[in-house]
Amino acid sequence: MFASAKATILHADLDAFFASVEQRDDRRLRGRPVIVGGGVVLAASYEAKAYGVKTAMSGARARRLCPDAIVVAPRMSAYSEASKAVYRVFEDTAPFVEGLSIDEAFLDVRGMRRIAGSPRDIAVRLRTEVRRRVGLPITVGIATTKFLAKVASAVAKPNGLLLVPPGTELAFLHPLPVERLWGVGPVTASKLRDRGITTVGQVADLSEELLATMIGRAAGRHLHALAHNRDPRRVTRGVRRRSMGTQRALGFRRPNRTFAELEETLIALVDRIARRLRAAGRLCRTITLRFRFADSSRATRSQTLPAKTADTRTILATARGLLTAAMPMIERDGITLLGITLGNLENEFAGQLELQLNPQRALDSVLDAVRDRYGSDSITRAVLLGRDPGLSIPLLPD
DNA sequence: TCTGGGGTCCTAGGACCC
DNA sequence: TCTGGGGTCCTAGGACCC
Repeated sequence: MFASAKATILHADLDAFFASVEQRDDRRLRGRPVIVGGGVVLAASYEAKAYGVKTAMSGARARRLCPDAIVVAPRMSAYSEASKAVYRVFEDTAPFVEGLSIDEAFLDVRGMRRIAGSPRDIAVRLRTEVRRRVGLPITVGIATTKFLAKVASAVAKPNGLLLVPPGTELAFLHPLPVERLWGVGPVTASKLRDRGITTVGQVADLSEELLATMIGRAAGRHLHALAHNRDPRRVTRGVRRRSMGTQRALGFRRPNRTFAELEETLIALVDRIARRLRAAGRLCRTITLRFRFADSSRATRSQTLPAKTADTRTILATARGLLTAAMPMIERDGITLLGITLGNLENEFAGQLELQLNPQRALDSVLDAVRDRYGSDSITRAVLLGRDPGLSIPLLPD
């Protein structure tokens, strides 16, 4: 690491987000174990987590672990509203905000010391403001890299604040279990555990080549870098979506569906996703159907069109063809979930904006201005051209 | 005890082209 | 006719994240 590296990256993560919103809106739930979602646990309050209840656990198992838990149905629109309100606080706090999901984001506060105080000062204020303006608890991790800031917030949860001082990163990181590394799930963790590797420090002691033979080339390179806190990614605004999809669980009770029944579901899915596609001003070229079967195995069938489209009928015709071809498999194995994903997304161009600018310093502000005006998805390409820099920006329709 | 809906990225084989 | 190398695109599956 560079000696001059400063811990200016904040990772802000709402605590037990859905459950916290429920406790905020219903005072009877405060201080009580709360589970959001019936079939599976979408979120559990920290009172419920104390009993071992975890996200994605089956509802039946969660109720056995914590019989006193109050189970509430999810209210997605309330969470969406709360998320927007929190993001407004983020935007008021830092110039660079990169959303990761409905309940977490990176903020870069470099260069703000003179006007806003130290990163820790800013984080303290951020937590206070989220509590005051939205009424929710939030944890913030601060470090020199995105990855480490995320680790710091995970360690500091719930309702915490943790700064990893520059120079102490590896001492902080190496005792942690490998599962803390971004990209290590159950499968990778078990591969490593089989070789006696349980801590981040042990991963750091391995060569990248050896790691690659255990878990694959890309994953090996990725983990090797993270174990040494090498993560050069900057906090960037407006990450472009690469695919969008929707799905519907059909339940396990009646896995034998006729083509007509599935077609009905498919039409509803296609209608919904095609509307979302057009609302985003995007076009797709690849249509993928996803299936889950009675034995919980999965399959996908996809087709790439010769031309990009956002037309419902075109998407439906393609999806129907894929479904027809998959029927023998579906009839054999029994279907419990049907989904559709649109991939190879491209922008729908409405024109071209040409700008002349003074390259390095102006680039960020120009990109920001364009995003503000046309939305975060509007820029597909920004090119600096030699000695006479210009910017070529396809625009969305107004 | 089989579980939701939304995503990202990687791998590997085959087709096809030069 | 056989063998070789390199590259892109498509399809399918899988791991992982929130």
